[in-house]
Amino acid sequence: MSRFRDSFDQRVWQVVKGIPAGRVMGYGEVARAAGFPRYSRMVAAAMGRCPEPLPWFRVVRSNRTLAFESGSAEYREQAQLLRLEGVRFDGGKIVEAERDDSLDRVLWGPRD
DNA sequence: GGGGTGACAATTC
DNA sequence: GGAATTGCCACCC
Repeated sequence: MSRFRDSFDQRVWQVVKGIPAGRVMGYGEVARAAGFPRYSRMVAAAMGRCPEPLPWFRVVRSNRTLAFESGSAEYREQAQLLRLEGVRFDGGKIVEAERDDSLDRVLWGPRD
């Protein structure tokens, strides 16, 4: 059996679950955080295999756009969920809203 | 084993 | 600011 996939999935899910509300991560970032650089594509597959609900909508492309085609049902759902968490949208791109990241800095380190 | 696929990324024009 | 090209690697026929 593919233990690789099992461990990989677990790590990815853990990382995704750890993304704070109102914050987004790129697929590459998630892969790195999980300890698997260059596995950006597998991140998507891993999330699709997750049995329990996951904040998948907090994972976006590296260019800060949504991974789905604009106008698709999934796209609108993701946009909706993100907006509820205070994420602003400029057209298709995300312009992360400024937020109280006092805790985020401690957990994730200073960003940018 | 071979070839196409993908909720991608980085680089280059 | 795009659009196109190349690299990537497990997964599934």
